Amino acid sequence: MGKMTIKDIAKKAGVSIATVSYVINKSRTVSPELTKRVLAAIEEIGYYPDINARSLKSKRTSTIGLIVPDNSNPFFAEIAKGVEDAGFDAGFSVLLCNSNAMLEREQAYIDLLLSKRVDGVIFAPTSLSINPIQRLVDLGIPVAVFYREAGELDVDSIRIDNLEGGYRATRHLIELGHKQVACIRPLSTETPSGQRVEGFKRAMDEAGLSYSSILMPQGNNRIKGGEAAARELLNSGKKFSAIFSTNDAMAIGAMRALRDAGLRIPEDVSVIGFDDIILARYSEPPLTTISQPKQEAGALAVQRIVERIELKHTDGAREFILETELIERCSTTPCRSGDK
Amino acid sequence: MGKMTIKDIAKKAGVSIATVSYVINKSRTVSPELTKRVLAAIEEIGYYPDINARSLKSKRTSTIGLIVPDNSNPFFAEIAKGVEDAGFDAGFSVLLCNSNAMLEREQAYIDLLLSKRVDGVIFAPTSLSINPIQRLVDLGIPVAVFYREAGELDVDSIRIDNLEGGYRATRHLIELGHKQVACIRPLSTETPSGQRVEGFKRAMDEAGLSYSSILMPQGNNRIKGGEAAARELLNSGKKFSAIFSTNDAMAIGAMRALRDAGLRIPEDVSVIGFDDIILARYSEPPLTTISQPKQEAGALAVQRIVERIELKHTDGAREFILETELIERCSTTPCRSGDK
DNA sequence: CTGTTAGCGCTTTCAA
DNA sequence: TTGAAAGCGCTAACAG
Repeated sequence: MGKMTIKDIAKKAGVSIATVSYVINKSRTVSPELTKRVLAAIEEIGYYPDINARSLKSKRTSTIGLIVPDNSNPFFAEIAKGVEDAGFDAGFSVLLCNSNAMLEREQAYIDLLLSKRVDGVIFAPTSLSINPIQRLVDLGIPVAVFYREAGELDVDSIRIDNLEGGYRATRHLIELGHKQVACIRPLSTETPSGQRVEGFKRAMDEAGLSYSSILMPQGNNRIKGGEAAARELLNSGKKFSAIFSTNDAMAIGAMRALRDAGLRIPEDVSVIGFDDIILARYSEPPLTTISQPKQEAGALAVQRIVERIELKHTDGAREFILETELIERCSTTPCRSGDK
Repeated sequence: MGKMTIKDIAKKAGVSIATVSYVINKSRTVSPELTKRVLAAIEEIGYYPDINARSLKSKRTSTIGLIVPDNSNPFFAEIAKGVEDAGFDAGFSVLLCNSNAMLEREQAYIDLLLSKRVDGVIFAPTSLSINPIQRLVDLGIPVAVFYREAGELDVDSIRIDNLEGGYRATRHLIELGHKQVACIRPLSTETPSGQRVEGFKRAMDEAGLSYSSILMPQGNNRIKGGEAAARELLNSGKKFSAIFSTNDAMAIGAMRALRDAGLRIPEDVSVIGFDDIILARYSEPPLTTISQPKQEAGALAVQRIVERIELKHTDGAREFILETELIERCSTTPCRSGDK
């Protein structure tokens, strides 16, 4: 049984193709008699419409493109899940595109999505280059980007408040009574995690606590980097009862180094991370951390895209700053040091 | 600037639309002069073809559907990554579909994919029901399924050799000199992991080693289940120097329970898991395990689908049994018990 | 070497 | 209440 078309069922039902189209789309009243015959024919033949042909006329594909660096990275996997789920509910399919963090591939995928006439694209860009995005915007395609300031571009931007997150993490430690808190931070201050350090400083300042660069070692954002940073901390001779790491990976590495040095967590030193990657839940001990909404971010992106498609309101770009959340697990505890 | 069509560029270049089509597709020799004019017009206008319109004629969409229970599950995330990557290389886009392990949603997505006229579908089914698949097969759409026997269905089936994997894991332990090895197994014997237990038995039998059900506690396949099973093992009073857990989650739980009981891993007891989930790499200690190729499985599925599309060879369903691999990390070591 | 034209499957005016 | 017919953007005979 080859693919059936509207024509086949028109013949079978003894009506015009227009009538068939009308009963399928309920876009005009058709007599009960004909309706019944058409429906019967559809049923019998097992017909299903060709959405692409329909798109040719309607100029809408009900498809959105999702470009992420790597869908197997748990972080983007969560975002993708949010996008897919919200997309399904809104009647949109999603084309999965991994850029593998390569600009050329981002570009290639954008061209492809354009050719596929997607109704919108959700984009977690790798670089700061605006060229790929600009193209989409110029063509009037709704775009939502993650973790990147929209700048003068007419796109929705969805981010989290990194500064506030860093502040929140540090506050948690301070409220637990910690006064000497270290901060393991990234190499670059330009990145989003750089903002988290600003949050740390603000909280410390506000609490009248001091911090010195000697208690703020830098790491490469990976587990190894956290290990090295913690060792640096240990070797400095400076005392500290708590650590805020700007990401979970480094926090986990730090815990490893601390334990190797004979320190207990959280009894001897409390550790808090940032991101809430799955590992955080299963580390030893389970890591207290700041989580950012990922599925929600994906869903929000879809919602915005759909709004712009349906309502055609180019009410200008909007920026969404999502709130972080403190996830208390077992790596932090009240300070018990003498000078408390 | 609205969307441009082949017509616009034909006018601009002063040629017929056919000529434009021909230079775009290089499907007929066009004089250098006209070619140049067409290319120039395309460039100037920023034209890109409408792939969907093209599909209308060609009857091919260069799109495949990927249906998985949940793309945020690291296991399926890896598969999806393999599919996307191989798809990109082969010139296919992939539509991401999460069934959320619901039959109705699988069904809904299959209908959608059919209407979108995808060229093939890659499917990690939730249930054993063949109805959804049957539909696709009847319509002549190439299908590849994961982890499910194809049975009499004309679809490619991609699986791993669970029995061999269980055998391999157990052999590793035996070769390390362990004689009293326990096995933490799933509740059901019907599942794929049930096969792994068969592999365990075979290896033990072959080595002339005995195993008793008392050293084979059952768990619910999750971390907690592994913890409980290990405690059961400890309470049994029976001695053992190594454990084969039919999955990583339970292995990690078991290690936790063992450590809580004051045992060291791997000095006091070696532990090997199965699956190589990301957690395995970061557990304490990093878990030795049996890994199954996930991205490769995804890539293979694409390769098969593409073959069937391009060559149109319905050379009957084929079954691919992928090989597992032993990943040696730090949770296993040679037996040092007296009776060695 | 190039242009005209008939569709692909569907929607939607325009007439009846 | 229904049908004929004109496209949507593109490809590929067919005819120069």
